[in-house]
Amino acid sequence: MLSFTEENYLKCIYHLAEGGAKAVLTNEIADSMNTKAASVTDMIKKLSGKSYIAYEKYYGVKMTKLGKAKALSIIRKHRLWETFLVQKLKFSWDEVHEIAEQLEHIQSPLLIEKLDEFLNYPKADPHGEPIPDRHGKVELPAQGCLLEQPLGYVGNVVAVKDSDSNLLKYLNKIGTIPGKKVELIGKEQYDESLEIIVDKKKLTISKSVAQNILVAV
Amino acid sequence: MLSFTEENYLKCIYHLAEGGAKAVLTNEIADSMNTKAASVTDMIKKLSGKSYIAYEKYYGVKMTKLGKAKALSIIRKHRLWETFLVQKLKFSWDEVHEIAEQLEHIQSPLLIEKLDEFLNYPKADPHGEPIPDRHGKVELPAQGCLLEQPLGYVGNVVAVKDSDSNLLKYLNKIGTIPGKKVELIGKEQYDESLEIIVDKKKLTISKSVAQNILVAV
DNA sequence: ATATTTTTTTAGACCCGTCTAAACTTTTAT
DNA sequence: ATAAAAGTTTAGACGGGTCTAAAAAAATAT
Ligand SMILES: [Mn+2]
Ligand SMILES: [Mn+2]
Ligand SMILES: [Mn+2]
Ligand SMILES: [Mn+2]
Repeated sequence: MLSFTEENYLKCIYHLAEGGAKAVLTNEIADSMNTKAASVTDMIKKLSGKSYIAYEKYYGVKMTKLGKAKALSIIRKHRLWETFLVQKLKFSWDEVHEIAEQLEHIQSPLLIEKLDEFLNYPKADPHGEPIPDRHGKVELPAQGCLLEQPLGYVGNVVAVKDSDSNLLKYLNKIGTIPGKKVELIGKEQYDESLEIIVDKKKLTISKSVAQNILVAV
Repeated sequence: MLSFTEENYLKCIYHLAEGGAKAVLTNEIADSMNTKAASVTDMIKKLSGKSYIAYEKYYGVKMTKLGKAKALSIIRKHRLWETFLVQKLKFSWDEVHEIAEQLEHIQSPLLIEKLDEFLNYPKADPHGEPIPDRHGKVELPAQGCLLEQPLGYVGNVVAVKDSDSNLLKYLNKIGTIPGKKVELIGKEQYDESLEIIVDKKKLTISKSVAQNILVAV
């Protein structure tokens, strides 16, 4: 059985590898986990010893089939718990990520199946991220970062990055939440800020905000 | 913030001290935690260093006010989660203890308040054990172990010990669950087994079962 | 009162996850 | 092609929690 720490590394690597496909470098992991490269190297050895990742010295790691499955099961738990917290316990969407970071490590397959049933098999979490099914299958809709869309783009918000509570509060305030239609009417090249229309209101958002909004393409 | 291990020790000591009152010896803790006396001594030093217990070398430990409050908050979480699992997720009462052992360590005061509200402020968990309120206040009804009741005793089951899943399955089968009336009609002195009436049916239960049934007195 | 048994504590070791500092490899710049 | 810079790994240390074996204290028996 994996420790909390091992599970967190695995999830982190999965995300950095964008679904477990591409290789991930030591320093990327270190940055993302707020730790030091030396610690990452140690953990990498452990996880590759357990066959969750394939490790090539100096060239980073790739996830194995086993590693991807494990990461997806943790992500499934995380997103189901977030959904529970918002739908059943009436948390707001900016309060749930930290709690789900803890709950995702609870070990009980039956618990997750029952929770899934209780929530009526939701397809996405409160931030629009897809919830993998019990077999680890996850269908991600054709989506792209709002920042990278061309001038004139019109489409719906699919999901938002959920790890920054203040960002979520802000997105809620300006109305760019999953399901909402956005229109991209201006791109300022100087600071990469965007001018958009949401709810028939024109507003400007900074690059760092636009990076965290995923839209249908 | 306490580690899982520290929290588990604290809860264990609280239970052994029967509500934090009496002193608890090193070996009692070691037995109860399935660990060695030497490990217990180490942990005792740590917890007393943090003022959760008062430690007198060779004479055991007593809980401080702080320690009792902390233990009660963990017990509150444990019992609320058990209630959630049975009432909302439809677990049977013999499946929830192990999962609650994990969930009790989740850190989020708001989560527990919202869970409490969601469950409509339950007074007791699925095994009949009282749930401390948010201030750590717990009203334990006048109760005693069925084994120690006199011949002819008649009264209701208040609670049962929940840590053995097989015991719970058995108690469920014979019908001695919280709320049920039991009548004590025979005490066999040889093996301390009891003859009781439940649901108008006469049956014999062993000492080890009778020890785990708490009745109103 | 002394010896024996039981309980508790200490000493020293191990694994986990982390860190800093130093060594090493790869990449980039000249 | 060589030097400098950047990235990665290794070496050694530390705190947390556990263990075994040995020492010390308390309880019990004679
Ligand atoms: Mn999240
Ligand atoms: Mn986590
Ligand atoms: Mn329990
Ligand atoms: Mn526990």
